[in-house]
Amino acid sequence: MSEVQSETAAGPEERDVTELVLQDILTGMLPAGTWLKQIDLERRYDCTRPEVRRALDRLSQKRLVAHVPNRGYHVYQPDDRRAKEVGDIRVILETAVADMMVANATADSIATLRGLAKYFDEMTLTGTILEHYEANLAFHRELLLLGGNQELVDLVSEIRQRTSSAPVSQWRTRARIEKSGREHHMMIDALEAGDAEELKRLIAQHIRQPADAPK
Amino acid sequence: MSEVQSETAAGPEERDVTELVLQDILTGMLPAGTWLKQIDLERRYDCTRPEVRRALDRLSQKRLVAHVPNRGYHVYQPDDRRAKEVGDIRVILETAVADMMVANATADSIATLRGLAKYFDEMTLTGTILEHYEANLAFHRELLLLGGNQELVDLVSEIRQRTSSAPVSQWRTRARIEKSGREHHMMIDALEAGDAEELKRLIAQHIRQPADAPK
DNA sequence: GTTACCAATATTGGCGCCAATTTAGGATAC
DNA sequence: GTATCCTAAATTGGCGCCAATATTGGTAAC
Repeated sequence: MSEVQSETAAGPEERDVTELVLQDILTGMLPAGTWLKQIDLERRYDCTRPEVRRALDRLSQKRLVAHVPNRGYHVYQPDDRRAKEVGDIRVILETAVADMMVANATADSIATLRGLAKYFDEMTLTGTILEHYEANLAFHRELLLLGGNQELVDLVSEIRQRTSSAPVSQWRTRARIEKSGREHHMMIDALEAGDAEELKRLIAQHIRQPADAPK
Repeated sequence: MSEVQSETAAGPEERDVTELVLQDILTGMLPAGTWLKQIDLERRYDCTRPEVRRALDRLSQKRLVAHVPNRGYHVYQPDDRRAKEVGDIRVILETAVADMMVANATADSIATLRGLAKYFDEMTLTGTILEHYEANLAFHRELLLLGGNQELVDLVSEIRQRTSSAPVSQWRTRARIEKSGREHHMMIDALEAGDAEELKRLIAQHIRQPADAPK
């Protein structure tokens, strides 16, 4: 074929189309407002029509894309109000288990967190935008895991995607990214020191970056 | 046709199959562990195969049913750990906005809540199990709405379904239901009195009924 | 009498076709 | 020259068929 194939399609094994579209939305390859024509996606990800439709249906359930009957699906336009509200929810959930995190922290878990924070910093320099996003996710998942509530970990991962429609590209400012990296280490410090209040303060500040920035 | 048709299928207008299956799971018509054969659902709800499949896919995304490849879908077995964790999350979220609820409460909103609480009590006596469930939902939605965070309202409605796999039928004990009804009114009282702390206490107690009972 | 194997049946799930609706472009009338 | 209507292309979305796989029941062998 002479037409351009997405490199994601040439992956080693067959991966779920939903994941692929999700990643491309998160990384900004499919900007907010883009109409997701089924035939385009079919070719882009080298998959069948039903697969495309299942992916679009799932993403619209997650409210990452909007569905207009007989018109099609398009990437959600970021909504300031929603972004703020989701940020608030995240602050509520993630600070709520700070005491538990301090209580459950062990030398092992702190070492793991240090590693993940370091990996995030490395990805800032050398990684792709997706790797960077996932490194960030991994750190926060591991941190939340100390809260002892598996459902909460999953829930936060879920709602985190909810306003990430345009977000990851907002990480552009290097200053902000580096600040995020430093904050990760400060959180681990607070955890190590057993200072739950400081940890809560850091988490809240980390989430509420000006203009719903990264995390 | 001589075979038995579900009365839900004979509804006034065509409703979404996903909703219908969801309701039947919530009301206990489809008990936990039941295998949801596509051909059965097709006949039960008088719909087509693709509709059934879309519904099953959506419900498995919501983790209300489990999908075993080449075996089919079955209603999730309630999990004690998950039930507890979801309960904890709900306590976190719903108590977190208690201050806002008190701050935003008006004479109008309190009157509306009284009406909904009263309606819940009526449904205890005269309504179907589904009407009762929805009356409860309506009350809590209206209450949460005072928190001023629309996303949070939707999120709670969502996770509320997450462990409701067997739950609504657990409302059997009349004593518990009546206790729930009374608690609704006590919450409104606390709201009216501007006592946020008491409201938080009531909400937490209301959610954490022994053995993850109603709400 | 019990167990293991095999065949028949039933169920899942992938895939493509076609009708319905929308959109865009062109031609005609004013 | 501009606006409106009509026709043609494109896109969505509903529906059914068929192959792949699991399950069940029967049969034969030990």
